[in-house]
Formats: sequence, structure tokens, C-alpha cells
Amino acid sequence: MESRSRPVTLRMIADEIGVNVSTVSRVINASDTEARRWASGEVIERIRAVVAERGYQRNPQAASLRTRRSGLVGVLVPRLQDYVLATIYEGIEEAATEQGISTFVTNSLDVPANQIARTEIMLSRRVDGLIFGDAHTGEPFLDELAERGVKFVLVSRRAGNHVSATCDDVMGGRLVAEHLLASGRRDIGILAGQPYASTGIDRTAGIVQACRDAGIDIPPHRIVQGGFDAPGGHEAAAQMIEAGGCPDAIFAANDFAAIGAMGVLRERGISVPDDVAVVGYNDTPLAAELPIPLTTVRSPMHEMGRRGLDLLVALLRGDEVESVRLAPDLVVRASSAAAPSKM
Amino acid sequence: MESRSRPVTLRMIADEIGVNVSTVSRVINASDTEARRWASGEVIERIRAVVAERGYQRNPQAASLRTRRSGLVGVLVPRLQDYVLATIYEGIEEAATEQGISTFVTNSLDVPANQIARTEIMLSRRVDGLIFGDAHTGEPFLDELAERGVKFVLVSRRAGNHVSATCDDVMGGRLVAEHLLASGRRDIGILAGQPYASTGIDRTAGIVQACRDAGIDIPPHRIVQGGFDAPGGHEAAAQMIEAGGCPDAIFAANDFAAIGAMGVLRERGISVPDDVAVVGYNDTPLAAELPIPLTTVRSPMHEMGRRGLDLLVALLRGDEVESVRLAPDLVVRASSAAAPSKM
DNA sequence: GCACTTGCGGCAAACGTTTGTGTAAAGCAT
DNA sequence: ATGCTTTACACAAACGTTTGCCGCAAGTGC
Repeated sequence: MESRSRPVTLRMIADEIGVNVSTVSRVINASDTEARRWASGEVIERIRAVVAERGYQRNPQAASLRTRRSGLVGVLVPRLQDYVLATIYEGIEEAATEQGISTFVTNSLDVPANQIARTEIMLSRRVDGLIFGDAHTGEPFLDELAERGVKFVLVSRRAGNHVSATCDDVMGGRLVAEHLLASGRRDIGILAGQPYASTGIDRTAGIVQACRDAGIDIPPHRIVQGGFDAPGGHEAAAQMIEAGGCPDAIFAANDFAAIGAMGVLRERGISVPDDVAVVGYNDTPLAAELPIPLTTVRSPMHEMGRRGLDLLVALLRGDEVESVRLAPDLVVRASSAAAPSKM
Repeated sequence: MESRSRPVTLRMIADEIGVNVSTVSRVINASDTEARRWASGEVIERIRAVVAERGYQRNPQAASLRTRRSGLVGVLVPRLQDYVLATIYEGIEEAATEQGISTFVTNSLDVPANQIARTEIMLSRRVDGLIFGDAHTGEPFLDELAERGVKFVLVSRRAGNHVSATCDDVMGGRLVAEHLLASGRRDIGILAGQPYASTGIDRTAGIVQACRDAGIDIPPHRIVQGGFDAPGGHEAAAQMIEAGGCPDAIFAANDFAAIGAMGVLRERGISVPDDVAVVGYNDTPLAAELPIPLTTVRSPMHEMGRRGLDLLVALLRGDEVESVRLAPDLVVRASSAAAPSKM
């Protein structure tokens, strides 16, 4: 049974050629030109040949043991079920694979105790660095981690002045404001998401600012916090409508929350977009397929993940790095068509 | 800076106590009672105390190097963006963490070349075993892998007679048939999903069989293959309607495909459920929130992931294992309400 | 002739565990 | 006291890499 044959090692290659393992190691790890510093052209060729023929694969744990670098990075997200985070992670994983890095990903469910526990597990696996997609503003956790000298970057959400790759969510909020105001909406309600997530905070700040710039104040009862999923949006929208009647536009900080809100509107017989415009965020593929196609802000999720990983490797290399803020853009669909003139 | 201080090792602990590293290693790795075989009660206590105080964490790569087991498992899925696979992976990851195992997950996008390449990467990382969520029926890849002695299990989709943890998809299909027939539908169209996925195949087989048992034959032009996502469902449904008009019921092998199909129906002014009932699969959380809440088959996705991992560890332990087939159940909602009597 | 670089490669020491084997001392029966 | 098993450890050899250092020969400059 072939499974019993142990993997081929450096020593086997070296013995077969009659050269020392150190030479094989150097030749394998050096670039074409650099290899010439360590061996003659002939030896290099023979090593390359035998390596290919025998199908040598470096033992990564042995290498890690020696080099004290694991080529592993840990990724924490609130929840992988969330399409947005799954997409960001895809970007991370794609970029990581290109760099020969492997990633562990795990859910924190946005509960701080989990964030801490999962991070410790990652560290005990000797990851070189971490990527957090679940940063909470106001929590001391990340600061403490930085203090300990742990290398990490943030994606999706920013926090403090830790390095991050995010979407320009303030700008996203402004885009929505401009669109809604231009199509005649004046009473805008906001499903702001979780209070600890910079995404919701910034999107809300963006739309509020832009409205104020246009001379419109959004009152506090028109801003309600809630989960970033369909049930969360459902609940938040219901609460808003209970409290102050239905606005003529609803901006949800997330497509899924928007879908939840549309559920409430349907139940109450409120028409979209005639009675109320609905706008989401992220341009989930479902947005276009919904019975009432959803206007939404497209954010570069995949790219965010890639950039996050790139930032981390730069950081690990010791480079000076700066956060990146990617621009979103607005995708207008039926759910925010201009209201029929009120009469 | 604390980051500069190297992690504490077995040797440090041993030296501090004045005992050999081997003793420390055995005491740490043995159960409470078993430890007494290796050290006196007093020494055990001192070791435990120092380990806790100094915050010792085993270096996993050093341990792997010695034991030839990595505590790593690789997971391949078609795409993590897919809610279904993301949920299954959550189950896998949860169970893995409980067992002290770490997982790598990656997307194959259902393309065979990727499956092979990604698997090789996983193996080069020295994973102990693999979990495939993207098995293709008819591909020789998995057989070859088994031949090489690689340990793996399947989730979500089954293939050949490799060990798998799946949903009883045939039963799921039957449930749908019974429901649709009972509510007066007779002309059933099926969005069967990808031809290489056992999920779609089995669900289709289940509904077809149950209909035949009831004396109803589903003609070939009522079965159309396509992607498991919204665009895939959109396209497949459009094609079916072009080819033979609209049936009075559509069963999509997946909730997202169902949503895509509902998009087509909306565009064409066909009413759900009056003109056509729509049924999905998996009971995605969106199903309940849709403007027309979706009837669907609930499958135990999370559990499937957990069981998959359990199977793999059993397999790695050398146990004799058998595939598990979990039962689905039907969730009836508005999208398949009984048609108004035709007159 | 000399000293000195350069090219090519070997030696050996780590990295932190795990585990087979060795062995003093202690306990027990004879 | 002698033999025999336990008890409670110690010793040392791996596992597969990477990397600092050393050595030898051939070439270079004077």
C-alpha cells in the first residue's frame, strides 16, 4: 500500500545525489540566480531533477520549527454564514494561497469572550498573524493584543487606529442620502446595525451628515440598531414603525436587514417603493433577484479581503503600512424608484 | 517588549523544577490518573503549577514533527459564499475545535482542476485527513485519492461508496412530491441543479419516484439542470418556461435557485402561488422573510458538518465507520399554498 | 613567490517534542 | 540477606528543516 511509504525528505534527495542536505535545502529555497551562490550548475540541475522526479514536498512543520515562522494566519469573523464575511474571507484565502500562506478561519459570533478564546487558540497554533473581521469599537481587546506584540490587521470594520482594509462606509451613506433626497424622499429611517460595528456607525454617520448638509435632520427615533441579518432587520423595522409610523425611505446598513425590513412592510401592507423606498448595503447577489429588486450600495468585499491579507504580510515583513479605504458605489433598482407625487 | 520573549518550552519548565523534559511531557499529556504512572503526586502537582503559572503552550509544529500527526484537516467546498456550505463548514469547524483539531477551508468552485490542486496544497500542509463538500459523481479523483491511502470523508454530497455524512435527499424529494400532489398540483417542473452533484440528483430522483408512484410521470422537458444559485435558478426556470410553458409547480433543488425562479415568474407576471407553487430546499433563513415566504425542505446542515468531522476522526483513529444519512423535513409556507380551483 | 578573494559545498547545531529504553531506589516476599 | 517486582524518574534518539561557520580548491592581483 502506497500510503505506508513515508514522504520523501531532504536527506533522501541528498543521499541519492551524494551531496549534503544543506546544499539541497539552499538550492531549493533560492531563486534561480541565487542558487548559483551555493552549488554548481550541474549539481543544481541534478537536485532539481531528483526533487521533481521523487515529488519532494517540504515538511512545513519541520521548517516552522526551525524558522519560527509557520506560514499560517488566523482569521476571525462574526459569522461565515454571513455572505459578506464569507466573501471577504474568500478574498483573504485567495490572496493567501497565492503567497503560499494557509489560513484558519473561525466564527466569533461577535461575542467578546469568543473573540478572546478563539484568538488564543489561533496563537497556540503559532499563527504568524491574525485578521479580524469582527472588531468592536470601544473594546480594549485589540489594544491589549497589539501591546503584546501580536501582529494583526482588520477587515470590514475599522477600530482605533489599527491597520485596516475597509470600505468607505461614510461615503456609502452619503451616496444613499443623495439618491433618496434626489428622488423626493424626506423622512428617512435608518436600520443602523450593531452599535459596536464601525460599518453601521459609519454608514449611519454618512447618511445623517449628508442629510444635514441638505438641511434635513434625521431625528433619533428614526435610527434604530439591530442585527445585520434578516431577523434583525425585521425586528428593527417593526420597532421603528411602531414608534413613529412608517418613514418614506428606509436605509438598512445591510442587504439582509433590508430584506427583513421588506418582510415587515409586506406584512403591514405597505408598498415598496410607492409608500417607502428601501435601500440596502453590499449588493448581495440576491438583491437583484428579489421580487422587488433592491437598491443597494456595492462594496468591494472580495478586494477588501485581498488587501487585508496583503497588509498583513507587509506588516509581518516589517514594512510600514497604512490602512486602505475602498470606494463603494450605488446600484439603483426598483425598491427606491421615485415615489408617485403625493396628492 | 513582551513580544520579544520567546514562548516557554518544556525544557524551561523542566529546568525550573529540576526534572527531565520527558517527565514533564508525559505528565502534561496523560490523564489525571494515568500521570501517576510517570511521576509522584508531588512532582505532578509542581509541574501542573508551573505550567499554569508560566502559561506554557505546546508547540504544535514540534509535536507534529515528532508524532507525524498534524491535528489539521483540510476542507474543500464548492464555495463558501454559498450559505449551505458555509453552514456545513460551521458545523465542521465547531466539532473540530472541540476535538482540538484545526481546519483549513478552501473553495474549489466545483471545477475538477481546482479540486486536485487544492487537495495537493492541503496534503503538502500535511493534513491528517480531508473533508470534501464538493464531490462529483463520476469523477475518478476521489477513488484515486483513496487508492493513495489518503483519509477523507464526504459531506453534503455522496459519491461512490466513500464514507459520507449527507441529508437523505431522496426522502426530501418525496416529501415535496407528496405535498404538491396533495395540494392539487399535477404539472411539476424541476430545477435539478448540477448534474454532477448527488444532492440535485437524489432530490430529483425522490420527487420523480414519488410522482410515478402516484401515477404521474414527469416528462424530460420538465427537468432542467443549472447552478445552485439565484442566477442559475433564474436561467433554468426561464429555459423551462420557454420550452414548455409554465408548470403549476416548480421544485428547485436549492432555495437560492428558487429565488432566481421567482424572479423569472415576477418578470413574466406569473403569480405565486396562484399560478405556480414554488418549493425550495435547505430552509435558508431568507426563505421565511421573502415577500412570498418560501416552502422548503429543511436539511440539517450544521449537524451534517459535525457528523462529517466525527466520521473523519473515527476514520483516522482506525475505526470502522459507516456513512450517515440525516432526515430532512418539509416546511410549508405561502409559496405553495393550494391553487384556487381552476375554472 | 605571496596573500587574497571567490566558488562550491560539507559539518553540525539548533528548533521543541515524543517515546523506547535504562536504572536507581524502594517495597515485598522468601 | 537474596531475589523480584514496582515506582519514579533520567537519557538520548529521533522527527525534517534551516543556517552559521568552516574548508578546500582554483583563480586573481601584485
